[in-house]
Amino acid sequence: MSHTKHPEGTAAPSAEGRAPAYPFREMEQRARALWRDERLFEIDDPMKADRRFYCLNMFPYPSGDLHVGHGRNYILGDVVTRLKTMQGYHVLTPMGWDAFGLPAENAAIANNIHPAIWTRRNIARMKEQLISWGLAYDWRREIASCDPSYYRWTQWIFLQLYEKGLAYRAKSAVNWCPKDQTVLANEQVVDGRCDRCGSEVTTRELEQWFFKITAYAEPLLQDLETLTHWPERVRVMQHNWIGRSEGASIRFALRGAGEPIEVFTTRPDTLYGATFLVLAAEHPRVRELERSGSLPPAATEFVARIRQHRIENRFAVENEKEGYPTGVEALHPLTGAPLPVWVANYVLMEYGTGAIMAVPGHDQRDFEFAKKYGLNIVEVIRPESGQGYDGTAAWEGDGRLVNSGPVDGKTSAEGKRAVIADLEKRKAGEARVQYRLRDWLISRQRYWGAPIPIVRCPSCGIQPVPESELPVLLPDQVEFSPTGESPLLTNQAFLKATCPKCGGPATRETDTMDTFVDSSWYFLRFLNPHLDTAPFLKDAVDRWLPVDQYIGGVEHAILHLLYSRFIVKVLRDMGYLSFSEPFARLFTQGMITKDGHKMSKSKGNVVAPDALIERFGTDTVRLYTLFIGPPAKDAEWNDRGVEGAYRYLTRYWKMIEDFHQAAGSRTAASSAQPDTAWAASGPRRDLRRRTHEIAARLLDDMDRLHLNTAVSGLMQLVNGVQEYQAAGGDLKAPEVEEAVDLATRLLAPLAPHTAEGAWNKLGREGSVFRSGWPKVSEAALKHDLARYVVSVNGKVRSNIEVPAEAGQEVIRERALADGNVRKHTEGKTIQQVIIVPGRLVNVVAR
RNA sequence: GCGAGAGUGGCGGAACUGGCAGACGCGCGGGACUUAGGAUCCCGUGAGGAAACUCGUGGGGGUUCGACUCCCCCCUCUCGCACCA
Repeated sequence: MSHTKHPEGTAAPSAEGRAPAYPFREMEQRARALWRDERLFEIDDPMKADRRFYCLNMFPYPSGDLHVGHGRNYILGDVVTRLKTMQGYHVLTPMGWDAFGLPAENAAIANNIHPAIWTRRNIARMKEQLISWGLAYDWRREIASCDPSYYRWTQWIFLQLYEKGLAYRAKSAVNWCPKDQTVLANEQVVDGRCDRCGSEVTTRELEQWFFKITAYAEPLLQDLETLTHWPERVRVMQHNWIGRSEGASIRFALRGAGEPIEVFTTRPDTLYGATFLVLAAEHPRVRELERSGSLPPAATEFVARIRQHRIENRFAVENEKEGYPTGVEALHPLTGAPLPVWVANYVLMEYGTGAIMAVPGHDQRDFEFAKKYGLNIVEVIRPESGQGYDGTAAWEGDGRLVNSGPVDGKTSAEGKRAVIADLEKRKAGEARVQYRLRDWLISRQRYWGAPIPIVRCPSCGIQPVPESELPVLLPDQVEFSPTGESPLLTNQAFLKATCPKCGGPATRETDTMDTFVDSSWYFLRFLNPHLDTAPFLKDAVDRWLPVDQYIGGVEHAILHLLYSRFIVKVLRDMGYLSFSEPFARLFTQGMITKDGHKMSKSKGNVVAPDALIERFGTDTVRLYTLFIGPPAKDAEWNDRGVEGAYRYLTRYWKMIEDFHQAAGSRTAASSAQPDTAWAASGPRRDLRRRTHEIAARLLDDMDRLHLNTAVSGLMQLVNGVQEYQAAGGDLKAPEVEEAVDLATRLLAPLAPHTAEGAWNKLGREGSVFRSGWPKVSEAALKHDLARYVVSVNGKVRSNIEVPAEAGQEVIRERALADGNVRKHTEGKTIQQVIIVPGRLVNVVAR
């Protein structure tokens, strides 16, 4: 935070030397000791607890210091945990560490410190910070993905997928980060750059391990529909990422010899308009032609140039369409017409088959290409009304088929079916669904990750390590400097293995797993985190999962959440668990910005929580963090705002002390007041109504996680008592006790230490978190008089009060009799009087 | 280009299914208490106007007794995907 200068250069008076305006330090210590002794947030036997609630924050990567933006994430989860606890649930609230990953290894290279030590140090530091936020975690369940007792089971999961053919090794063009010297998953490439270091991503042809997530494309897409408590945004992102398109696979025979060329199209209805084919530069057929020397020189030069360009920058976008004829001719599967085959830069090898049929009349890209190279353009779709293809642009919409022989006159939809049927009859194609989703590349040529449990035997080939030999331990001693090959290659003892099949000498796989594998199953581990016979117990996970509330950043909207969904479905299909989705409710909180930017060390705008907590107390920082704005939205941090939260807690505490002084301690719950104790009218009655009105809104806000308005409601509760007191109200009144009681219990999830301290001060037994969740009294909300806003022609002119049970006729008369209303209706005819019960009267006068 | 979200005082933001726009807080102005105030408390605070009142939720239309809220068009910003056939 910023420090303002003082004339004498002394420290801010409230920082040191002066006692805090309310005793937050003692309360923090006392409350934490109480929660620990009472084991308030621990689950002993997961198989026994009833009324279960699994509240989970995404486990963090231990990168070092946390800032207030991270805090928002955990505080939110903590509020849910404490709220649910007060509502009588047994809440599973674990925390762990996503502890493998590149930064640890980079630190090792830069500072000559072992990744394990660096990681352990950061975990200790971050745990300290989490504790300083007063977060209620069951630390007995703490896990770290870099522990052998954990990654043993990550390796086990790999073996399960391997056995089912869902983990495979393949040579393919992969994303390569030249700086980190490792491959990247498609998901880790952002705008053609490495999402960790920002280097331009290049291409390499390498043998890599993949998980066959594409085998689950359809269920992953379908089940998005069931995730009704996920943010729409995240569901849409996953939907687009999976990218399902329906269309047809069509095979074009070649004139002369050679296998047919297969294309994918979403518009089989335009097949009669296909006038040429286009191949990607990397298409195998292009290579064959190149090798046999039959590719024309211009095309050969072009293909080499494009390939080189894409190796240097895999995600380079060639803006200008460019292509050359390959000299090959294909035959239209329905008409037999000859179609030239081109190679061009606008067709991607990664999608579909790497080949397209070009329909320049109805695809703008094909149109531009055809125009440039003088290729044939045929109109085959004409919209029902108006102009379709006009020679200046492709008509990409639907319509009626024309110039399409036997299918002329059909609609696009009918045409699709008819063309596909015709293709099937001729065995030249069929309906097909294509996904954008690629298989998940999980191997990394890096040290700090779970070793892939595989050995290579000269005689038996690739062999999985038997389950009984897990974990394959990560050796301590390796050479870290990046070479493009795994550092594990530098440890001979690790490399040497025995073939599990023939017992002969073999070598170990030296790649490690993507850390997203570690995090794709950790939520299953928390039920029995120390189990050493299995990764988890089916009974326990079936009982507690899906996670009731999952909380984290939207940056994981695709990667982590998609992978976790995939792994759960795989494990379900293998019978290891019985649910289909890991996370029932997802909450993605917004970022906290400073000076309009995301907090980062490089920008120097990081707000550290430690000094603020030291100066104002944990609860002040928690309250301000919640008050800053709607939790789902980004918000700008303002140090002055923290002081506002502090002032509120100070006023709250003063209220507690004033009440305590006036009324003394009572162990009985205030709600146990007999009905006759409540004042029937006057300031006490008003206070009680106001208290319950605010509380009713607050309860609703809390349920919906509208925590910024919940904080404002808490402030209003205190304001209510304060105003009552200022007006000379009696502090010993039961209405005050009730207000104080509600203000404390409703405060508890948000500012737990202060509420716990107040609970104690008021002389109540045990923890406030065992006091139950308040309810609003309907009787307290009742009004004797109903206030109506009276407007004339929609403009507010007056207020009237009528007996609550007054009928419409009475309200109408009273409204029309009002002086100001008469003034505005004078000389006009009353056309209509609209009465909204309990709210307003609108007089329509013309 | 496609998709999603957003636009309200000086600032962060309220206003659940259309019904008193600006809750709550920050900041600011004034006052009290003070050797002092950057502590605390009180009053005020959308704009214009002496007032009555008028105008105000990105812009323009519309529906309605009544629109921040619903419909149509447009502008701006943020995020995601992007030559995906």
